[in-house]
This record gives sequence, C-alpha cells and structure tokens, in this order.
Amino acid sequence: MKIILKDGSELDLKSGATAKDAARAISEGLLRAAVAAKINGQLADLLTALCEGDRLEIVTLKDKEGLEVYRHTCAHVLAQALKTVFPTCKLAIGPVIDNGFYYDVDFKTPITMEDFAKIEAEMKKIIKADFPIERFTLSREDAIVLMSKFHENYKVELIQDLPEGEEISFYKQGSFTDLCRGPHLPSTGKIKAFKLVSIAGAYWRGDEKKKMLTRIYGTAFAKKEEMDEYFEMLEEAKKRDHVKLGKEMKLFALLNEGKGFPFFLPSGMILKNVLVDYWRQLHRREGYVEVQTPMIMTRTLWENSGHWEHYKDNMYTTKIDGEDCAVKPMNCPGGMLVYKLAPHSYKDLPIRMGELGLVHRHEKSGQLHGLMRVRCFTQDDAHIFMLPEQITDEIKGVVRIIDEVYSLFGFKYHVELSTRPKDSMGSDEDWDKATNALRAALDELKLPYVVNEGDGAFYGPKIDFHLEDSIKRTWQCGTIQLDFQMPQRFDLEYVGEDGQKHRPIMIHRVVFGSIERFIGILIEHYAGKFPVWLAPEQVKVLPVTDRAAAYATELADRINAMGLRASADLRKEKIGRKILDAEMEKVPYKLIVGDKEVEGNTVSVRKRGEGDIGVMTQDDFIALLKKENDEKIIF
RNA sequence: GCUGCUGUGGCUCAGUCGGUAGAGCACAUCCUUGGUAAGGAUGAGGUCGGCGGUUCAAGUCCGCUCAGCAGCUCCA
Repeated sequence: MKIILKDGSELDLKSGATAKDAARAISEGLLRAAVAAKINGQLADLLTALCEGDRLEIVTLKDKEGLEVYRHTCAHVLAQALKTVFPTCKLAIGPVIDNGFYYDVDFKTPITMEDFAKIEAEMKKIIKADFPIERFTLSREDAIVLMSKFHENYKVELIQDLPEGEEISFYKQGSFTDLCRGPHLPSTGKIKAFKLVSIAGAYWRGDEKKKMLTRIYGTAFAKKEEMDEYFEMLEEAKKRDHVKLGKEMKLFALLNEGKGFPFFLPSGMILKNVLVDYWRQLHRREGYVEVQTPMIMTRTLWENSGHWEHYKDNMYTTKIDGEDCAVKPMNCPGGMLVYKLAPHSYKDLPIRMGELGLVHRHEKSGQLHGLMRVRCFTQDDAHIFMLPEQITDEIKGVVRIIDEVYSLFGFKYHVELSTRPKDSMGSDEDWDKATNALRAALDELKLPYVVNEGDGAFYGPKIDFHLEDSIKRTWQCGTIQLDFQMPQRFDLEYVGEDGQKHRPIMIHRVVFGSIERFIGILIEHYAGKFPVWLAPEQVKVLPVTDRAAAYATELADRINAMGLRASADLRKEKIGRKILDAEMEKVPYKLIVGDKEVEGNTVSVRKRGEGDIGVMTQDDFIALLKKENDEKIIF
C-alpha cells in the first residue's frame, strides 16, 4: 500500500504496517525520535495500523504535540507509581498542561511533598522497566466493569458521561491500566527527565460543591538540561514578583489592618498618578468627558440596577440615617444617573463618559493576591451611550485605544469573548443581539479571540483583554461590555430625528482594567526597571564630596522645578556606595558631581544598566531627560 | 471559601535532643571628604503571628485561630 508523507512524497509499505513501521522505513534516526504519529491530521499512537492513501506525519519531541504526548505518558507513569505506593488511592483525571502535567487523585490520608521522593523513585523504576504501552478498546459496559474492578469510581463516572455506543480506549503499561483517549509513547522507557513540582487541592470536575482531590503537578522534558533551564527561568521570574518588588521599592504595602485594601506609598502614588495623567490625556484626545459619582448610594439604586439581586454577596453594605446603602462595586449605576440628569438628542450621541472610579468588592479571602486581586481598586471606567448604528464603530474605537495603550508598554495580550452566564438578567434576544455585535466588531477588526462560554457579566456579554504576569499566569485587564439591560432598567432615552423617544445602547469599558492590577503587571513586566516617564525617581544626583553638595542640591531642585523627578544623595558615603544604592533603587539616571563638574557646570552621567555614559553639560542632560520623559505625552 | 505549605528584630534568614534568642543588611552615634556597584568602630532594636494546652521548663511538642504563599473555585 502507499501512504503520503509530510513533504508530499509517497512511501510503499506492506499492508497492515503501522506508523512505527513507516518511521523505520524512512530512517533509523526518525524511528528513535518518534513519539507518536499524525494520521490524516489526527494524532495517534505509533502502533496504529495505516491504510492505503493515509497522509502520515511522524511526531517527535521537537513538536509541541510530541512533547504533550510525552508528558501525558509521564502522567500515567505517575498514576502507576501512586497505585503502587498508595494502593488505596483513587485516580481522577491526569491531563497535560502548559509546561507539564498533573494528576488529580483521591487519597485515603493526605500526602505531602515529602512523599515526592518515594513516588519519584517508583516512577524511575517504571521507566527503567520500559513497559510497552498498549492500547485496547472496550464497550461502555465492559469499560465500567473493568474500572469498577479496580475500584476507580471517578473513572466510572467519567465513562458514564461519555456518549453511548462509542468504543472506549484504555492504555495498559505493566500491570497498570488507565482510561485514556491517548495517544501515548510506545513504552515507558522513553521518558528521560521528569520532576514532581507541587501539590494542591482541586475540586472534582472543577465544582466547588464536589469533593476536593489532591492535585500533583509535575513536569517532563526531552532532556535534563532543558528541564534545568525551565526551573532556572522560574527562579528568575520569581525575582520579578510584584509583591516582592513593591515592598523593596516602597511602592505599596499590604497590611493586616486592611486585608485586600492596599496602601499606596509615595513612590507608588507617583507611578499611579503618572498613569492617570497619561490616561486623561489619551481620553481627552478620544472625545471622552470625565465625571465622578459617589462611593455610597442607596439600596433602591442597587435594586434598580440589578446589583442587589445579582451581586449582593460581593457588596459592602451600610445604613445611613436608617436607610440601607451599599458601597459601589461598579460605577455604572452612578453613570446612569448622570445621563438621566438632562434630556438628550440623537445629535449628542455618542456620549463617552469616563470615570476613574474607586470600587469595593468583597472577594473571598483566598482569592486575594498582591495588587492583582484586591478588595478595592480604581477602574479606569467609561460608559458610552450611543445609537444602535454606532455600536460597531464605538467598539472598534475602544479596541484601538486598548491596543494603543498595551502596545505602548510592549504587552502581548489575548482576547476572549465571554457569553451569557447562568446568573444573569434580560431576554435571550437582547443577549444574542449584544453578543453578535461584539463578535461582528472583532471579526471586522480581524482580531483573533477565543470564546469563553458563560463568563459574561450579569447584564451583558463582554470582550476581555488578558495580560501575562511574570510566571505566565494571565490576568484580565481591559474589557468591553455591551449592555442592553441598564438603559432599560434606568429608562434612559434620547430624542431621535423623528422627534420620538428612543432607548440608547450602552458600552461599559476599561482599558487598564484596574489601575492597581495594571501596576502589578507593569512592575513584573519591567522587573521594577521602569522607563523614565514612569519611574518614581528619574534622577539621583550623587556628590563625591561635601564641596559638591550645594551644586547637587541646586541641580536636583532645577530638575524638580521642571516637573521632573530628582533628588540628591547627601549622605557621607563614598561615591561607590551611593552608586550601588541608587542602582538597587533602579533609578534610571545617576549624576556624579565632584569638583570637576562644579567647575565646568557639567554632570558625569551613569545610565541604569549601562554604567558610565560620559560627561555632559547640565543643559544637555536635562534636554535628554526631558525628551525621554515626554515620549509618551500626547498633548 | 476549599486543599497543601509557611509565619523568629524594618528586610533576608540561623536556632541541634524542649533548658526562657543569634547573624548579615537597614537604623542611630562617632571617625573617615573618599571619583563610578558595599570604608571603620560603637550602639539601640525581638513577650519568636495570636490564644489556649502539655511540662519544673515551649521559638521548639499538641489544639484552635489569624495572616501570607501555591493551586482550585470566583473575578478587573
């Protein structure tokens, strides 16, 4: 029979030959490297029999899919080892994830990381034994019988949920058999480098109401060196942790007296204010106006907006003069009230109404994380009230702003479209209309996105923009939400060309998302080494001796008077020490001034990360600094 | 909230077998005026996260609790 290879060439094989036979026929080297096959685009085991005319691609560890197969087999090796070391444990699921794999297991008595050595030793034995890994299939009934025999009730539950009539595949290695779609490596001996990484709780089927299982995380690489590199990379990433840097750089503080309510310190406030200044300039250019609505409003308002019904668990409430009130968890209801203050003409729309609103939300304690997840944060919010025909343009406008801002910082982001959640309000028709409008805008912009079913806000679907932190966890920052509900609930109107009253449509949107979270991401992105325009302190003037102290102070004053940020280090320390300290503080520019500089009205400049860049006049340096600072100024 | 781990001066960490605490950095004072990544001396600073228990004796053992970290769930 003939099969077709990746490069289009044909290969002649005996009928009944497997993908492994094909690899052998191509080359000895390929046979050694092969971990799986792709037959007609479908990932499969190497031992899969081929048919006349199949398109075949041999998958090796160099392919992403090959590494995934490798790690998946490693998860099975872990499971087999666990069944040996802890015979009473019950297996749940063991998938591949980015950078590794995990297995969820129900243990009689909890295990700890101390047990890892034992488990890893057993895994090594299994690898050394080089068990062949064999695939077989059973009917649903037989599959249930088999898994029941092993007392694997989680597996039984999984099988019961599989569609009727389908054959169910299993993989057997040595005495161990696991329910699995596959594919897998041909034998356990192919695994070269693996490590168990951590342990955590995870709910069975991701459901908070179900039993919590023990999740064992592991990783595996083709070579030991690659694994070492990976762990080194993780160590490096930890040094960028914004909680650690925020403390070291005195940007913010997290205290027990306000769990989830961050304190912003002077340097952190500079950073925050610089971001806010930039935001204001940008939004002025884009035709936004700015308002501020109250922090506390009455229960009747929150009932009207639907928050009291759908969001109460996350709201802080209080009583004022006997009346129930809530601290705002969102800015929209306040914005609605502002819109309603006056009648509007279709000629006024769209109205783009921004608000840097401080919102409070009661997040569960275990969910708090540095600045990324807090209980009070500033949203760089805006509500856009518009005509139906303006929807697409307005969405595109917001996407453009978000892209401009993220690009400015050099962020990579990915986009998700979140649809109607279980707990929500409004008609299906409105939800469909809104979801389709968002989808249409994304398609028109040719922006790639993934759909996140059921993750929308309770009042409408949304487009979410996600940014990565230093260890590649992603955080939602920007979001665009299309809302047909609030305008109805608040009875918003405009007078159309026809003189009749109409209902405007509204967008909620944020660019930074939460300024606090955005700052967290920025700290990790720059590892604390902020560009000049963001740096809390831009210049440190370092006099060599007391004789230059007055000159240093005057220079720092001159820079500050221009709205830039400098200070002089007048301590009685050696210059080397002052340089070290300023470097540790990550100040972009250090100016060394001694007798020579005082004499010539010059400065000796050190740039962060580059060292000594030479002597220049005060005026030249200030021009240089100003240019870098003004890079991002819009007006 | 759930599971696991951690909690010792402002920071980073030692502290063995239970015998009532130690270092470096930072801080203060003094000496040093030194030209591109740590000058020297002296000093002050801790009821060992909190509460309770076991014990002649608890940082150390036990229980509870609070907080932090990782993951799950939820979310900007």
